[in-house]
Amino acid sequence: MPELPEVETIVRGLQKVLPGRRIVEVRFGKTDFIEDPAALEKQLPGSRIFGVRRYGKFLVFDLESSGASGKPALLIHLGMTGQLITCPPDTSVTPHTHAFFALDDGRELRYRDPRRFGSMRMAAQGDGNPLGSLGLDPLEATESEFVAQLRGRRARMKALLLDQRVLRGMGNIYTDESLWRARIHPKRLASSMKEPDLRRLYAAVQAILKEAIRLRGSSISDYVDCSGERGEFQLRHRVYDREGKKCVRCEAAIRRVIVAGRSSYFCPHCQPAPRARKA
DNA sequence: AGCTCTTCCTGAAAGC
DNA sequence: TGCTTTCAGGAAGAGC
Repeated sequence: MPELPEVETIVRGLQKVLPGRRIVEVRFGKTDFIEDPAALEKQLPGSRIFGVRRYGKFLVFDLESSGASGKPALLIHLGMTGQLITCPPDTSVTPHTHAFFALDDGRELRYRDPRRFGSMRMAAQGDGNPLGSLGLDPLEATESEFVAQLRGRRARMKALLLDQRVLRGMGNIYTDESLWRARIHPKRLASSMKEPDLRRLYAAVQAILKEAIRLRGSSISDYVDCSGERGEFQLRHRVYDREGKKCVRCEAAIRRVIVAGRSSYFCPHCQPAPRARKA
């Protein structure tokens, strides 16, 4: 599933080929994941892509429109199974490919998403920051910003790390891997965390995300980068999807519990459970 | 404030 | 073997 490192990998790949390209045509298959398909069909053809950015788990395509509509942007969220691929236009179309953007260099940018949990929409000029409700970028945040964001919160650590309004870009895999590295139980309340605990978590999050980006993300099922290549960070997972296997630090069996509605993998020895909460 | 439950969707895996 | 059921999960919304 695409989280921060996977989206970052895709963005870096697209930055090599998209800036300066003009979109000449758009075609859609199913459109139920697109907020306003007509708006895309109206605004995208003729516009030039001058930048591709990551904002949390969103891809932001900054556009220069030929018309007077200013500087719109195309926002894409990959959800669970979204893929963005560039390819020659005669490349065979794999099932569940639902958006085609023909480019002025003869290539095509395609969006594929079997489960269609992703989303796509235009952000018009004057929207302010359409993604303004999202929290800190975990890689850009300083240690003190990170600590201040989490300190004193009553929620469980797992829920906070997954909450895009707190930190933008963390998903289930990197949350579990970071908590394991920092030796923090997913059900631990943030308010029980001492400053050194939070600083240790900050270091763990940074280390995990940076290594995952270096290895071009985790390919569990569908994830591939914009050239169709799989990532390699799944080979470094220490807890995620390793229920019953041995912790590489202490050999205790990795366990799985549901926290914040998500499968959460942890080492019961390295990540001691907090005391049971009062009823 | 923060928790749980539900919805969206498909394919893989488990169940019978 | 083959059909049916269950489940996973990012995000948003409802209800508590």
